[in-house]
Amino acid sequence: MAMSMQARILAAIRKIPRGKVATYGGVARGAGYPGAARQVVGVLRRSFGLPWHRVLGAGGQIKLRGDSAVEQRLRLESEGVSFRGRRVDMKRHEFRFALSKPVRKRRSMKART
DNA sequence: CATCTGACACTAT
DNA sequence: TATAGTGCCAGAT
Repeated sequence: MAMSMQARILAAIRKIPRGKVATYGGVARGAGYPGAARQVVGVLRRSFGLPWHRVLGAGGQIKLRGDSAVEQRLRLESEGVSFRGRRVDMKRHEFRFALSKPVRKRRSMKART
């Protein structure tokens, strides 16, 4: 089945368990799209009912601003996620996605190699 | 097709 | 630790 990029990213985000976190880039890789961190942002922004607070910037940084940033931190702490300064202790809470081969965009039949 | 945009990543300074 | 530049990707204009 040819899942859309958004579907794969959504699935990846939903796999992050309570007390664990992942980075935008990590989610992208876990979904099979290394380098598509910005697409992860898009999905998080346009979707609801996701464990959005478990997705952070590289190094465990909260990339939201204002109240949202505060809410994210509170939600994480309530799940038992510990911080080291402004960053989440990734060493202990980063969720590792199962290794998956990158999803290559199919080139047109005609233009094939 | 050219640009712009975004809750980014990485490197250099 | 903070900022700036560049690379990145797909969707919108």
